[in-house]
Amino acid sequence: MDYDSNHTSNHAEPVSAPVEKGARAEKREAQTIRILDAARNCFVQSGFRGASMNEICREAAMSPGALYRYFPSKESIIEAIAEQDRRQDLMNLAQMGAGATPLDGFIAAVMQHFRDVHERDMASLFTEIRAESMRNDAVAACCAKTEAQFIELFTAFLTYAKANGDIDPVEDIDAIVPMMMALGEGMIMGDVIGRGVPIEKIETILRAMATSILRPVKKQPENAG
Amino acid sequence: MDYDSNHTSNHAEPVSAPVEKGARAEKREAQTIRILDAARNCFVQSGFRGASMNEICREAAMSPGALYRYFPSKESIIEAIAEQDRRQDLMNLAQMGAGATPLDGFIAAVMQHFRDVHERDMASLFTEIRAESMRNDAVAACCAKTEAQFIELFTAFLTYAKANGDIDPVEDIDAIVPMMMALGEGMIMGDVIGRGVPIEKIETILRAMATSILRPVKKQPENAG
DNA sequence: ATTTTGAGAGAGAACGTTCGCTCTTTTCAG
DNA sequence: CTGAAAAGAGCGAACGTTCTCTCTCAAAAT
Repeated sequence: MDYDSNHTSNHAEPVSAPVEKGARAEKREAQTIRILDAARNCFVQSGFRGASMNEICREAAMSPGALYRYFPSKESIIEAIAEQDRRQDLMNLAQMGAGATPLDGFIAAVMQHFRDVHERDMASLFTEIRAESMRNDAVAACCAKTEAQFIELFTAFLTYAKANGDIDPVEDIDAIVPMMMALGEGMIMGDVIGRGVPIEKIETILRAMATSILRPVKKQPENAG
Repeated sequence: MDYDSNHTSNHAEPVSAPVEKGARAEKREAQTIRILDAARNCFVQSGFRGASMNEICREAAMSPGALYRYFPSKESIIEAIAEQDRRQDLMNLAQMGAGATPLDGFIAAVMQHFRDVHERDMASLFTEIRAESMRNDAVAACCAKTEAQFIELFTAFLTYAKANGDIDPVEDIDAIVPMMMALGEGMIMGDVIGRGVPIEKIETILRAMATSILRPVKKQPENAG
């Protein structure tokens, strides 16, 4: 981390380059990230309620007085972590547009997301966020927002695929979307990858399930009996 | 849990009627149930960590001193609630054997389970238990035990259906079972019913998904092209 | 010189748990 | 059956700990 590579200008900053940040703001942002990283570690290990502010301070190598300059409360850290995590989820899944066929793109994005969550060991954080969302309005709103965006994304995706003839003219999109989301969330919570189920088998079964409710127009030749 | 529950009888107890209980033991059991019911309500509302012993005492209309005669710690109440909930889950799902066809029995049991969890508003408790199981060894062991029993049940069910010709001779039972469980757990966590998706549609999609990976031998006539 | 950052003691509240006590029920010798 | 003793159930104040968050003051940056 090179914290002083930017030249410091002692007069007005150029309006045409709004990306430039003062060294001060830069440091502040770095500290914020440091706190969030520490908090995430603690939350993974002990849960939102179980992790204490002292624990987070120790992990961030920072005093409470310093930490409270960046976040006004523990609650606000929880919200920030939830928001960050859900945004990451959405970004992973937004890749579903890229693929030879819509189904391929969807499966690839979902599988990549599973792998990502598993590798970064975020299954417990995800479950913690969902549990918290059941009784914490702010976290619930955060989840609802991300979910709405995903539903919009996925619905548009299906609508386009349908109009394009890539999937059957399925009518129950409003029911299919929550069911597919439930499958995905269940697989993350249960950490199916971590339980030793081979990734290829996961993908095969996932594809069979998705196919069964989207029913691609092109029938496989296996039914020619 | 090692409290002495043996009642002392000054003559031989009737072996043919072991159901008989002293009035004392009966009251004790009733109080235990009262505490567990109160605790469950509090945990649903505030989570395991968020609910305080005072809160539980108030809900159970009992003083701390009295409550601690029945449970040695808050931790033991959490474990008892988790155990109870998971056992209920298993009992619901054990009904899968009853049905015209294996697939019908399976779908019926799963749907009944969804309805049960939704009506009793237990989705958040379930999610809380799964989150807790990620960092609490006792709760994790409880979940693992119930899960192992379910896997055994479901695997035997599929093996029997396969041998009987009711489903295709599918080979990946070890991968299918966790995937189906993930779907079920995701649907409970997401409370698909509560989000307004009509139950008939849920059942249709669930059946399509299950069929796609079990592939009943009897083909529907819709493919007669 | 002024503002920002940080340390860390500790305030004040809430937590899980315990203790001493009272009241009720059961036991059992006389 | 009677009455004393033991055991169990229940209460609620209080304990020691831990929690989140604040305050003061010094160092650092600008």
